[in-house]
Amino acid sequence: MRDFKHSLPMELMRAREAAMARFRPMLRDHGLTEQQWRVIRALVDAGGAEVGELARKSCLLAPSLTRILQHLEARSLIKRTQNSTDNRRAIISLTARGRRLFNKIGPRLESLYRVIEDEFGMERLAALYTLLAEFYETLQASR
Amino acid sequence: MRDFKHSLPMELMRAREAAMARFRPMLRDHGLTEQQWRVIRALVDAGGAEVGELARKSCLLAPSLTRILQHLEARSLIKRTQNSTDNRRAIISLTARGRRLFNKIGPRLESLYRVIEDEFGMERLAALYTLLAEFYETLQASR
DNA sequence: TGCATTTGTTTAACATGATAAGTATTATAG
DNA sequence: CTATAATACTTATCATGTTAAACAAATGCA
Repeated sequence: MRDFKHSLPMELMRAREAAMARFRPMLRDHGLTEQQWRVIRALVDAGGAEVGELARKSCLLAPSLTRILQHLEARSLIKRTQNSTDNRRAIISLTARGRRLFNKIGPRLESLYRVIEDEFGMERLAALYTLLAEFYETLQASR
Repeated sequence: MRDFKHSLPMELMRAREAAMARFRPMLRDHGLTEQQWRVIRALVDAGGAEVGELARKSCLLAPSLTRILQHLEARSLIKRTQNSTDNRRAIISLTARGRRLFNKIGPRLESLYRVIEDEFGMERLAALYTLLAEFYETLQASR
């Protein structure tokens, strides 16, 4: 049998964890989890989105996102705007406070990211991105 | 700012999820979570290990592993053997039942893995492994 | 020997992951 | 129209992720 150490999901997880270990402390300093940050960042990127769309963009399952939005709403970082034509859908967007938080944290995380770029090298990082995207597409295509 | 879609942790997560989506249903059919399976597999690989060692091998945090071991022990899939020289340490190992479960599931997961190898190609998969290992080492080395 | 420190593991508390089931709203067939 | 199905979320439940704290056993040292 194939060596246990060469389990692809585990290798992906270890690599991810190595990267997140760099980012998580700063997020924590601002009272945010990694997933909450993903939602905030997706909202900046999209400038307002429905829950389902937001779930896809931030790679979260709907039940997780529901809870996260409740937390973020309680902290007044996001707001909901009801869609008049379809009452099931609500548009989620950042509040001014949410945007300020993003503006404060975003650049710091970017600089941490650049450290990784420097250490690992842009070329190899680009190669890794490409392989990951291809891997994802390959596995999605054949379902 | 860098495009949100090019977040490395997210790409690693998406790739991992795409792979796990292939494996998880079969594990679930046997009442195992992905993490429980990692523990079982690590035990087969090591043939008995202390809790801390097992946590490293299976890429689990100690508190998670504690709970998982409680579950697996309740199902009689693992057993604990007390170390006589150090009462803090206990050796975890599979029971006969645990090994039988591994023997039943292991080959099926291997065949699912070979499908991925065929779809994505051995060469690219090897390249991905290499990059992931290098990425992990790079980030660990500079801490 | 006696005691502070370190080590290995477990608990606790809160947040998320994963699956199934529930709810409300909208779309659609007849 | 209206019963039915589909859609968009939300709840519920159990398991794990993450951090901090507790705990017991072993170690180091005065």
